[in-house]
Amino acid sequence: MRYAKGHKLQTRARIVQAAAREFRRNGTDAISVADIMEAEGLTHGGFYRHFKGKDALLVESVEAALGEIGDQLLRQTAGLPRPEALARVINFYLSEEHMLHLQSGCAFAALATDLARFPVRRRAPIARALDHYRLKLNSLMPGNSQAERNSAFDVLFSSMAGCLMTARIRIDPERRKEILQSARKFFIAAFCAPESHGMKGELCKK
Amino acid sequence: MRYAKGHKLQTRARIVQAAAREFRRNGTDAISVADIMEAEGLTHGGFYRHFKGKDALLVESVEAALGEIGDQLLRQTAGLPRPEALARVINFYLSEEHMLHLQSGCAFAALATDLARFPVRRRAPIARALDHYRLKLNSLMPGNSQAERNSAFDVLFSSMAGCLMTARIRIDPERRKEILQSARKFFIAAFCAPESHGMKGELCKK
DNA sequence: TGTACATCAGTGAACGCGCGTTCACTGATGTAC
DNA sequence: TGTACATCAGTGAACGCGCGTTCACTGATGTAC
Repeated sequence: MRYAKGHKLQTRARIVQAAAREFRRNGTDAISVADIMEAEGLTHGGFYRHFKGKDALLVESVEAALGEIGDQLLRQTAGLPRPEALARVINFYLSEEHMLHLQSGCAFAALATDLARFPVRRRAPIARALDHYRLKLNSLMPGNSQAERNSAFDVLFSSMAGCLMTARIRIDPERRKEILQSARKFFIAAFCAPESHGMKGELCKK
Repeated sequence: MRYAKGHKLQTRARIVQAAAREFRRNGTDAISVADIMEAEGLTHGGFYRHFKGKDALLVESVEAALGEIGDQLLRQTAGLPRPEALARVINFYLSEEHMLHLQSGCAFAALATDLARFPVRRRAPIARALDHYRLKLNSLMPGNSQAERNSAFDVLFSSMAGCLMTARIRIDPERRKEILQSARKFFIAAFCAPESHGMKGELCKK
């Protein structure tokens, strides 16, 4: 063969990485197959040796991106006890850095409304990737059972993503910071307070 | 003139309405100028008698959609005292009906990640429309000043939109309902409890 | 009142363009003999 | 060892297609005289 063993897999991985980056940065429609291949110094023709089509690449790249951001969040919590670990995750997720760097941030926060309109066949693997993301971070969440912690994850991470989007739509840097700060304060109070063990009505009850 | 007085303005309004509906349903890229005109029984050529281009229509239609959903939410609260009124808004925003009907729902929840990538010139009027939306609902929010209530709005509505997106990405109807229910419970507890006057650390503090 | 002309919302063919995808080809290497 | 052939990741021209936008045109009505 012309190329070293494993070369093809390596190229494929590079394409997925570039796609994950460019789709998050520019959206799924504004970036073309040729753009992605060019970003890795390749030409568009070779793309179909690796993937069935653009949609298949999009799914794979979202899976990869969600896996990566999950690991990145987990890495920040190494050794910390539960409430502090989650507070650190919240502070990172709602940081200015995350707001500004779409291309390396949470794929849900970058692409949610596009993903919601995918046909079911394409959405299924993405929903599964969200499950993995959730499982990875489950132990950080408040709650007395895995199901309770899953619910807490759904609400917390969906909500933080929404706040990140609002900050990204805003133009004035001060307004953007204010939104992030309000959200950080709110979610830390709601999910990291010592007494907040669960979320199903136990939070702030009576 | 060929057409009755006010006919042109009426046609323009119809185009904006159709655009608001179709953009929310299909996203900003999947729907064409010709699709929108056809939805109103018109042909694409006439479009440019009314609008500078597709982008200008998109901005106007998002403004119109945000205005409408704001009014719709307000209408539900007529005569109700503050915490109950907000609870009703939350229950509607996070309803299955809203989840299922992208085309008539909140434009932020339908288009957020697209809007966040708009160039500043296009994003500015949308950010202003979000401000109007916020002002309209300001009196429903907890807080001792307008600024506090604005912060509460930013966090609550961004978060609810995020939860709606997560429910929309999910495929299993039960999972979708669970997400909405968890979110309703959480936000009502956090924003409608009698003791929650503000949101800046006062919620659940100590 | 009648006639000629101006108006302008809407039509539909045409434009250039970029897209996703296909395909004949390249050329360095591995393999068979 | 040398030679002929197979392999296949990657190339780049070409395909059909739909898009946003332009523009010459239509035709019913208002207006000038």
